[in-house]
Amino acid sequence: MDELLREVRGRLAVTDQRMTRGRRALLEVFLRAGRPLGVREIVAAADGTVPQSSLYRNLAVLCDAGVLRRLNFDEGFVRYELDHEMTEHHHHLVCSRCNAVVDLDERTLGTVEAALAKAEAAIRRSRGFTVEEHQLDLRGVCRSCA
Amino acid sequence: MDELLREVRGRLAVTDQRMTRGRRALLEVFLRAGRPLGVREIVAAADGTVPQSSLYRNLAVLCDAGVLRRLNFDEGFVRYELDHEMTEHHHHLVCSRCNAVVDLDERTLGTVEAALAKAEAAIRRSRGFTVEEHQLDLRGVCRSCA
DNA sequence: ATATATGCAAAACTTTTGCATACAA
DNA sequence: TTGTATGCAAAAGTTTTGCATATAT
Repeated sequence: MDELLREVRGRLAVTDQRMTRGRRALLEVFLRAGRPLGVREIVAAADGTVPQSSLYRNLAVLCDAGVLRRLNFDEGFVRYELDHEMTEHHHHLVCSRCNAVVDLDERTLGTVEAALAKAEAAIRRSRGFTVEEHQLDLRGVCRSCA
Repeated sequence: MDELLREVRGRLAVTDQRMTRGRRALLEVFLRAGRPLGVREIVAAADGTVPQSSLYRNLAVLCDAGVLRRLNFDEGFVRYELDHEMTEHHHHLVCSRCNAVVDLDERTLGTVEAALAKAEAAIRRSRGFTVEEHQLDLRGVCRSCA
């Protein structure tokens, strides 16, 4: 936790932003949750002690700083998850029934990532479009809902 | 256009829904546009003659009928595009600067799709999760914005 | 004839913004 | 001390809903 705080403080400093109570609280919520959270869940986890305006502002700040990552599963709201160094690039498996979100690791999607890298290179060559990021989400029915 | 209308009428009939003026108008807008549209664009294209309530209801109906496909590029609103038989499964290339959306065809992402199919099979075997659909979007900077 | 679709208005929900005050550096 | 963050309230934007009327089958 402490080294995470130092790391985040450093990233914030890059753009002259500060480590504050509200942001520390946010980090704790995400560390405890260990999964992508929507604003309502965050408010609930913080016992409603955080006003939404600061919440949204801090989510944006922490995303810009590369501390959080913004996720959109087309649920009508946006989710966020921790994106610090220990969290590698990965994709999600979303159950359409219970909305559970599971991370997929490199082992599972390694071949897909490799194919994507090649395709992205081809896209740059053929269309002059530089791909900077990709989002891949798999939806379906999980074991317990089936 | 006519055979499309018959096709859509058929799909609607499956769930006891009707082909109406409003839905026909929607189809025409999408046919003319040939690209994913947000609600605001649809309203504009229809000269503001369509109330939003019917619009949203019809978008939902046409999605359920498999006539439209719902897309979310995390722009704060949702887009829709035609999904009739002539429109095969594909993915999107979105420019982060000008928000232009380009379709990617099977030729470009064929290898990726193949790898994905294998990964989805593996996911079913290993976790009992049945993948029903996937969404893959590539974001970056297009040639004219670069 | 009858169930479904439409149109209008109002509401629900997520997210953004203005501004005075509190706080981190 | 100085600029940034916070908290409150209000606004903005998208999407949903209720209900009476019109329409497709």
